[in-house]
Amino acid sequence: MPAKRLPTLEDVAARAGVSRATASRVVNMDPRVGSAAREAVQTAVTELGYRPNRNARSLVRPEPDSIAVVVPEAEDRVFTDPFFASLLASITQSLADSPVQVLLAMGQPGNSLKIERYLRGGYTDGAIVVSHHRDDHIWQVLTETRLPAVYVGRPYVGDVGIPYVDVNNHAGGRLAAEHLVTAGRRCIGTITGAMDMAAGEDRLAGWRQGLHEAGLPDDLVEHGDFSSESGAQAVARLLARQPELDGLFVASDLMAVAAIHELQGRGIRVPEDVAVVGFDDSQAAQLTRPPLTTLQNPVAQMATTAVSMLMGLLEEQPASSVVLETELVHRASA
Amino acid sequence: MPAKRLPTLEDVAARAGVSRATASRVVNMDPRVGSAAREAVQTAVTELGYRPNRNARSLVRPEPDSIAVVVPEAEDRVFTDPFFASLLASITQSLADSPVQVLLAMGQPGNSLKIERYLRGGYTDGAIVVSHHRDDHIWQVLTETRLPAVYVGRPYVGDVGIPYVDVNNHAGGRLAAEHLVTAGRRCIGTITGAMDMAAGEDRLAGWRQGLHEAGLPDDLVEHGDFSSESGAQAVARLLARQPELDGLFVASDLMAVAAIHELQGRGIRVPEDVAVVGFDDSQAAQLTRPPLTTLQNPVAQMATTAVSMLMGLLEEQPASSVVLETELVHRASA
DNA sequence: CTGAAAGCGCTTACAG
DNA sequence: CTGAAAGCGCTTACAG
Repeated sequence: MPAKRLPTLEDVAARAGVSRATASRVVNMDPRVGSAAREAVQTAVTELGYRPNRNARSLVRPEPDSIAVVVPEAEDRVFTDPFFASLLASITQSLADSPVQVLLAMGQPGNSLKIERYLRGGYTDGAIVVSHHRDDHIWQVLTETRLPAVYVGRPYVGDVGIPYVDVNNHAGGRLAAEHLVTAGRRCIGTITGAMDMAAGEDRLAGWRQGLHEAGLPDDLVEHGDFSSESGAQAVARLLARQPELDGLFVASDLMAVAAIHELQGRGIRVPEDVAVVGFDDSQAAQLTRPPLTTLQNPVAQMATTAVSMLMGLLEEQPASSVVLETELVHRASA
Repeated sequence: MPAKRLPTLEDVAARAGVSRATASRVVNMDPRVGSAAREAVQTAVTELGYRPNRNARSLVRPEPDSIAVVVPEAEDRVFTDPFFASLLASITQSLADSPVQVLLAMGQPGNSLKIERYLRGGYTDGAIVVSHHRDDHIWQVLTETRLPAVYVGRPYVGDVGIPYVDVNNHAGGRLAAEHLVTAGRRCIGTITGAMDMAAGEDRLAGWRQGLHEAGLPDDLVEHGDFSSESGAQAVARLLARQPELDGLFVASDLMAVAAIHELQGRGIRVPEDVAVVGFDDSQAAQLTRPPLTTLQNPVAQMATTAVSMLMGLLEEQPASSVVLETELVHRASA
């Protein structure tokens, strides 16, 4: 099979009987070209199926920025978890009218090399990194290469010199605990998120503090990883440990919905027997039965904030991290 | 504000006191470079925060292919509709281990110019286009530029010389009608998908044929657009027209779930009063109450098929369209 | 092991 | 209106 050679501007020019300069002008819609030459070039273009070589063009002409949205999670997870889904929707939407190209890069640890190569390779002018796990080293690539970048969700490892936008997870966990306590619950457990993420840790710590302040024990803890299945499994473990459970804070709506299904499947009523508080205020929170009491996660606001921070960074304006407040959305589940 | 000039290889070479050639070799991990030079270059690279100019590099060195997945729909829709979500997940997953870069381009009509410019601009080596509406002219851009491309879902306008992969929507509609008829339903309606899409038309036509064959009327039709809200609204119109409704085929699970909620909200029982058949066999089909009887949409298979068709096209191997079969998944709703 | 030089495909002042 | 020529930032035979 002969190597495929794409037609170049040179080919177009030759076929149209003009110089490369003129051909280039036609392709770029420069008005000052004679109509004869213009038409000759245009037919040559379609006959040859000419597409400009973007690399050559970009080399000489300034290009609109392109940024990468990187999600170090498995592909199915990214599209399945409503948190990521709405975050990505908001990010792309807020950039829809700008000339900025958005590229979505995802992939579990195994493929993080692909992401790193991408970031290092000069393919992109900036990055929004969503979700940071303890063992991700993407931030190192980012600092080494000085690629303008913003995190959504505080990196687990703390300050790495890259600004982030986050929701106050600690306050959220505490509000959840307080709400359950106020509702008269006394045997309160929690299902955590991934413990190698700041959001997982902080929501747990906040919940603990809320129980401490009420003088209640804080040892009824089972770990999830933010996935639906992990929520169902964790509530089963919780029940095995403590059948008296009457209140439950679940670190994400996705897990909470699964946990409620699991409870209901065992004939345990929500909220009568066990009151459940979620986190995120996703769409599912309203649709599930009973509707979920949960903590608002200002996803759209985080998205637009991250975008404008990054846009600023691209213009050399320094950005500082911001933490958005959350509040409890009271529905029927607790 | 001074225009930001990124450090070039020239700068690195100067700082390290070597030639551009040597600097280039170090950056590209060419082994035959003296260790002194190597180190000098490496420190220069990190001190300067040098990132190679991808355009310049690509111009001279062959690059892995990059393909665009284009979804001519609004961003929030793309991430919200489980059909798109799982399709995109499958596509990206099946390309995860290859060097091929995947770029996701979305946007409603208003932004289709941005997509067209992208496709024309030589940014990408091929495209998988998901979902075609009657007024989309993307296929024209594709043929004009001879960009290797594949559709997921037969284009509404028919054969445009671009191969596609699709599910047999007509057969699905017919199976749905047959199932409802067999279940003893006699007053059967349908909520269609978007009628400017082949999937919308074909599912309706199949349903019609099924009812014809049973000697039943096929005029109880209300149009949706595949969105959740449209499903709820359409069922309300159907009920207003025909309170005796006892069977319903809804052209997507997303609409079906919304329709069922609407029915239940009015005290109408599913399946006792109205039997409902969906389409897609999405995750929600299993989770909703009652679990949804629906038609299987082999999304993952369509994704991998589309990918391999496109990969073939990139190597000049012609591809022909394929239509996958569907079958009814029997659950409790009908 | 290292450098001078050519060349990738395009655009754009600069002349005419 | 049009073309010859320079140059964008990189890589890679080709010499040495």
